[in-house]
Amino acid sequence: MRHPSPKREIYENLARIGGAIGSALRLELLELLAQGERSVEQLATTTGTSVANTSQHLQKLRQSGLIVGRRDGQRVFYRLSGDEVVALLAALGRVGEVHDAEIERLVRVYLASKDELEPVPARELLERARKGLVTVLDVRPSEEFAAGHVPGAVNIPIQQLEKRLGDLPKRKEVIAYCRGPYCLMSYDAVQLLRKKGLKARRLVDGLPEWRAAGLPVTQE
Amino acid sequence: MRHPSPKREIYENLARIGGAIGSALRLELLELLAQGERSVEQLATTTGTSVANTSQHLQKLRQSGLIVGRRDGQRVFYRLSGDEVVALLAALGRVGEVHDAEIERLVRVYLASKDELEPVPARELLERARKGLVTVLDVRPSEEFAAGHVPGAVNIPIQQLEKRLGDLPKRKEVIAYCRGPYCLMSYDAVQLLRKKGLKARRLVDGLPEWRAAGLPVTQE
DNA sequence: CGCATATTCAATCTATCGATTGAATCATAG
DNA sequence: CTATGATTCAATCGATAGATTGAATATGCG
Repeated sequence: MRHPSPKREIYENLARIGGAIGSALRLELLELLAQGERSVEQLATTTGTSVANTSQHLQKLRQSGLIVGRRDGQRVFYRLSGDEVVALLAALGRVGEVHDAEIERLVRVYLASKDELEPVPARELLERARKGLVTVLDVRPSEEFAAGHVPGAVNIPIQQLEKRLGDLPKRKEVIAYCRGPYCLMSYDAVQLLRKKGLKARRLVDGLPEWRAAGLPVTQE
Repeated sequence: MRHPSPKREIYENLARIGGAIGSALRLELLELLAQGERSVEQLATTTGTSVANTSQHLQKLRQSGLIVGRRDGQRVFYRLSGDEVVALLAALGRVGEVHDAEIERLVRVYLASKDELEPVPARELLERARKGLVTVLDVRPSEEFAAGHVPGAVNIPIQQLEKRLGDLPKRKEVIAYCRGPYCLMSYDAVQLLRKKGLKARRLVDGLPEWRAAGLPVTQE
């Protein structure tokens, strides 16, 4: 077309963004970046793909405006370009859970706890945490915790949880969270805590969604 | 991978949805379907592509769960599978406008009016329309109007607007809307009305976003 | 400057996507 | 039942995307 309409041109560009989130690996990269900035090598080892391949996918994400890079010495750190990206990922997840039979099945089978574990809405957590009624538990790796966490949360990475149960108050209910809706760490945490006789629930979604919702975040 | 993690599987499926919105033509189809259900041929002629090609893209959208089909006699009518899809498209647009330099430019150049024409927030429109302070003008084709519109809105398709100016009250401010944020019809309407000496503004976004926000819709 | 490390670029191969064509399916009218 | 119209399916071709490999670039250190 010689004179594409502006609408067409806009859709052409939006389609580039759509294509960027059209790859499982890139969605995984985005989930990781939603926790905070990461270097190329960190991302490569975490996702288990080659550095060159990871870099290539990061280029694609950058070209579509979803992430931005920052050079610090020898390495380049990438991060999401804004909370709108988290909102986009959340919207994508919602569509999938509601309208895609296969995703609905996977969520039901693997994350059955979604209903069973009675997830706590963000607002409720904030209120009860302020009153000191609950212990908020962040089970992500400590670097992610340091990059930002729910005010007053205790950080015990999931691998250490069993050994460090003593760090948690015995009587108070524990509300655990992790990276996001498809991150299994907080599910595991709640199951472990319940097995050990504690009262435990999950926060719906993870920290990126919390932050994107405009709720307070503490940085260390 | 022999034992893909559930997270990986979920992302694999979400990526299919991402891929589905990764094509300008499919985004255009989705925008049309956001107005109401359409047959394959209608969609093909509106977008100016062959029927077979259109059908193929519709299959892709259906396989990813974004749309559903309904057979009525010889023809199949497609529609969005839910408001979550509109929310996804809105989130996509927001990311594009904020983080994609090219889209930002296009919106600024062609839809400069975005700020200039002082778009009216949905809530404000609802309130002022109830009080009878404004005339709400729907400039979409009459079939789309019939499928659903803002309560109390007057329908004058954009092509007829100049000839039917008499149908509008002279004194009241006119607030026009159309298909959505990248639809130019309401921009044209506001410009025409202002040239004719009427007070006119645009509603932010169009009917699909209005409906997805849970605001009241009248059907004929 | 020379060397090591982190990242990107370029080239290659394979797999998948988009568009086109023509045939197949399905529902209705006669 | 046959004919017609609407939609989908199947086969094809050219273009594009993903993964791998090795080279190129950029930064920091001695």
